[in-house]
Amino acid sequence: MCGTVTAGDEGQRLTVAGWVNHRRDHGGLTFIDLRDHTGVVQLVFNPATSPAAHEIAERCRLEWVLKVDGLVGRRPPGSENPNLPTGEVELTVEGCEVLGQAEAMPMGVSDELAADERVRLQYRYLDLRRPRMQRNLRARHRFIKSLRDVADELGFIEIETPTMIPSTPEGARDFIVPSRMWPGHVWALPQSPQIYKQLCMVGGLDRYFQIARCWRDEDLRADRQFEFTQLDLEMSFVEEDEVFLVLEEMISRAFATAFDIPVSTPWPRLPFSEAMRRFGSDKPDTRFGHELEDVSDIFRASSFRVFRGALDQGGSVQALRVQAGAELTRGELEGEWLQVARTYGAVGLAYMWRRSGVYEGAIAKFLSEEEQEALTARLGLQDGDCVCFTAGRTQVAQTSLGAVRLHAARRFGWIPPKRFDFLWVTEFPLFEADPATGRIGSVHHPFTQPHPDDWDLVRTEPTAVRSRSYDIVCNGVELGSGSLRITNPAQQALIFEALGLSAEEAQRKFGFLMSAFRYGPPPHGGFAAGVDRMVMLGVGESTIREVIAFPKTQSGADPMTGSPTPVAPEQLAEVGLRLAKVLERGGTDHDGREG
RNA sequence: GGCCCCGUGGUGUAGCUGGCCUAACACGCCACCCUGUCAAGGUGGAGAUCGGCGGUUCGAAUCCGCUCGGGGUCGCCA
Repeated sequence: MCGTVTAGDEGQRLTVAGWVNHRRDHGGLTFIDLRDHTGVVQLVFNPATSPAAHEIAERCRLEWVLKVDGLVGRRPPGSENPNLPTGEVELTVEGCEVLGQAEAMPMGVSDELAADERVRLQYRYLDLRRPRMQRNLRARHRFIKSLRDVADELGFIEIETPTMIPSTPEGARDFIVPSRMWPGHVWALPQSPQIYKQLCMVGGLDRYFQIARCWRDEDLRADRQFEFTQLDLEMSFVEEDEVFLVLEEMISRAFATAFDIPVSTPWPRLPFSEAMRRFGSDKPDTRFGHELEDVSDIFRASSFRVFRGALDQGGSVQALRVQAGAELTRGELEGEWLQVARTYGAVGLAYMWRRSGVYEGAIAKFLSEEEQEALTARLGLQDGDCVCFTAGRTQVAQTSLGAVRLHAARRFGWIPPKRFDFLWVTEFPLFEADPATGRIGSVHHPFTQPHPDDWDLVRTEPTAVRSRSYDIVCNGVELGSGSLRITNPAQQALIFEALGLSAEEAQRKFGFLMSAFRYGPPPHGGFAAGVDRMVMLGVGESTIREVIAFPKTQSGADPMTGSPTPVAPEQLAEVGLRLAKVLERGGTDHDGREG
């Protein structure tokens, strides 16, 4: 291979094949850097050695595919290249064959040559030649292989579950697949193998796992594609500790094997309520401190109307010390920073600077001496600091200031490099109320066990019920979630009731699972972890598109294949469907037609 | 559905307080020169009307509106 030729091969006759990465034509002597995924090696074409090969070297262009054979030799003294692993040697070409020609490239292939992501995706097959993509996808392979190896070692077996399953209205929007044999009926692509893996437990396959492809028809993000890969697993006869142990083992070992990143275990466990209180997030970035502080008690009797008003309405006041934040300008705080807080629903972002022992800023004059002193003591504020506040409904105040905390961390460089802080976030609420309708829904899914102490609250105060669900979070990224499941029909009925599902509805939607649980279900629990996100973290990328060979754009399209494509009426007719109206989408690139 | 950023030759950028832009630079491409380079070098050349449409103006890549496309994000993602 190109990148593996070393001084040890001196005197050897070798054949290598690869792409022309670079060409330096001196008229007579011509150098070509030949590249494959292992690296590059310098080829020397000397008209005196082989006129035929040299003629090809003169003619060939970037990204042509060559096969050459020649003699490995040490480079002349002084002409070694210390920046290259193969820099001590070169291959003097004796024979050369052109295996493939390339037209002028629409984009550069080296990592240094930036290209618009749209162009990269349109020519993804060229983009994949980049060392960065090669590295990412090969690391992804090693990671998945390692997960499988460890799972196998721990007694798990990989079971394939169907990709055409019944559609359920719960959760994310389904991708649906019309059925030809059943006109007017549809299949759905799984959002996860949830139900099937639980049925595996009933089936006595006590340790199931799967590297599972999942689909969710929702808007795309940096860390979300509508087609993604999960490490999905389920275990019988376990409680939290066993599940945690297995995942810590699998993931820490796979990180070490695939990315050479040591991950110590066990991981800290942080209850949801504590995560919200300290970090203003259910996926806290714990690589740095600078935690939120609830300062409601200080302002309980304040004359500052903004704080007092929030407290009187049952909300809270949250504070964040921004160390060395005195350098922040009013424009910055009232522009960018306020925008961050507003995005998460905060009405405003209050702030003060501390300089020469006094507080400055618009709100300082509204705070009493006592309040200021209490703040100074509570937050440890010093000269040169800034302090930011949010006030209002506690959850909004926490999440918006939590977002400000992350913004501040980037602005002031609080985040230490090369750290991977894994943790469990536990005891998520079992239910949440839709703020618009007041309807109760499951936070995780309806089969999640309530915390054993909270059964009584299911009827009386459902939103206060904690669940036996848990997330893995690393560096502020949610990597996956899981729970212990309900297997007792009476308990399950109580949950459905709290969700406002009638017995008939529950039977219709989940009947087969409920039926299964009538025949000796083992207690079980499991987890699903996002493979794309884990690999993203492991290779240091900031979007999962960089670790997926052929991803979609944010608008859910593929510029390379020009898909999705308009459906042909004949295709629809075959499955018994007809369009109500052809909706055209896209401009220059889609030649869809109004119909 | 909302908010924010971006769209100039094949690629990446500059220009964008309107007229010296008949659009500049680098890489790539084409031709020629060059036997030790490695972001090789030299000489010459082709290539964009500035995403699209509309408007303001005597005049727009530069201002405004709409639209298409890319990215980030809130909602959404059991």
